[in-house]
Amino acid sequence: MTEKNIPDIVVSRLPVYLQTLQLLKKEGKTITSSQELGEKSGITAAQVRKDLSFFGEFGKQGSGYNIDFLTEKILAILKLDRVWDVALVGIGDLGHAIARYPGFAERGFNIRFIFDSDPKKIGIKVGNHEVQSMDNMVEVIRGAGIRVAMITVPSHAAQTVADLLIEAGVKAILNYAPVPLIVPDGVRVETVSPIIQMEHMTYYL
Amino acid sequence: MTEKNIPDIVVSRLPVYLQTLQLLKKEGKTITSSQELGEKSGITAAQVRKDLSFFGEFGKQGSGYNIDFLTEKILAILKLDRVWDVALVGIGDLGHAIARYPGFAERGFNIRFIFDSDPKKIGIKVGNHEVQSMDNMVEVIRGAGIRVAMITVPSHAAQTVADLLIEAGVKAILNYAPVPLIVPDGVRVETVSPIIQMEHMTYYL
DNA sequence: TTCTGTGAACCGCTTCACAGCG
DNA sequence: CGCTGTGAAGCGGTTCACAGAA
Repeated sequence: MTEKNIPDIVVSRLPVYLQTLQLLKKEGKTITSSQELGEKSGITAAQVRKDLSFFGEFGKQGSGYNIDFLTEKILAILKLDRVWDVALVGIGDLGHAIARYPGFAERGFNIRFIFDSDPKKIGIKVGNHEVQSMDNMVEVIRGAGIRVAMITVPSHAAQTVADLLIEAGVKAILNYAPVPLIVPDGVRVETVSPIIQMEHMTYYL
Repeated sequence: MTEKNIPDIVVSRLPVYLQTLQLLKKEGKTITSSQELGEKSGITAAQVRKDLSFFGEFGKQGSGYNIDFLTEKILAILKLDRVWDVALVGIGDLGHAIARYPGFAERGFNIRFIFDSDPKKIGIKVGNHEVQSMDNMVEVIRGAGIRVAMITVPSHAAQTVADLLIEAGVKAILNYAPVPLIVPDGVRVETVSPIIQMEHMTYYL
């Protein structure tokens, strides 16, 4: 484990830095500073330096951070220096949008299997995948050694699906259903909640 | 303004409570406790009580919180006791999924207009809306007094679209593009970042 | 001189613990 | 007796400020 008591909130900012580094690179820059990286990420310069210093000394005093070098380091820390096979469960409108969205593949998340419980959907082609029945999902996922999954099923089915995925050995779940999932220690869940984000903003209107 | 120095992190938990209250109601319960509400929301009981006490005394000592009463109170605090008209900009795969998703309407977010810049998409029907050109978006949004918008355009166009929305008077933006938007004070942005959430989880694998 | 890395001070959220009310 | 509401203590993340390397 690379994990040695680094605050979760620090880890959660690394993907943001990654995104901004990509942006800076696209602008043709090769070097940046904690100042610039922070401003474009919405984080203070001191915070950026402190965050990065948890993992090593990636900068050069007087000049700053080499963008390619820092990008590689963060990719390695987040274990993004490899391809992750992903299972997608639920192929409604949202599932289709995700299956077709190139963003995940660009970042190394390869949708390897698509599952659904609806017999009418079994066998249809989505992208270059055939939708499979959920009946043998556990075996298929376990057999392929998949550890990352996305859930895009209706709320009432989400917990059941999560339980199956965990049984199959999945350790990270991206949950699109608007319900909190209960999972054992050792399994991570992140819930995508546009409605909760909306409801948060209305307070300030 | 209802806002009187209440920590943003407290406000951000209210929608979570709302979701859990809805769940408890569906289970047939009429009363709950800070204990139960917390457990099902992934928050400690003390935290729940402290959060709610920022806004008033909603519970009864010895018994707990009336679910319907607390729900109403939180809805009022978050200004969700009304319908919000929303503009959706960008009608690709994701835009379609959002336009068809009933969840927003159920929570009082009424998609009133859909805009896109692609001439081929202007005029097509999505749900019961006709996709409009972005050419007169500012006037249309300002005319309708819309203050909430969702952006589902490609990354490179997101900031431009955001600037137009702000010019039109929009104060809350739900951003689905994987880039940080820079907005003036008084405007809120929430970014939906499944990729960032994914990348956060891989650290722990 | 510039900008990083970092101990120390600071600040704010979380947790505790209990008074008080039903 | 049960559970809320809340001051006070505790804790952890953020900001400061500066030594030190390029």
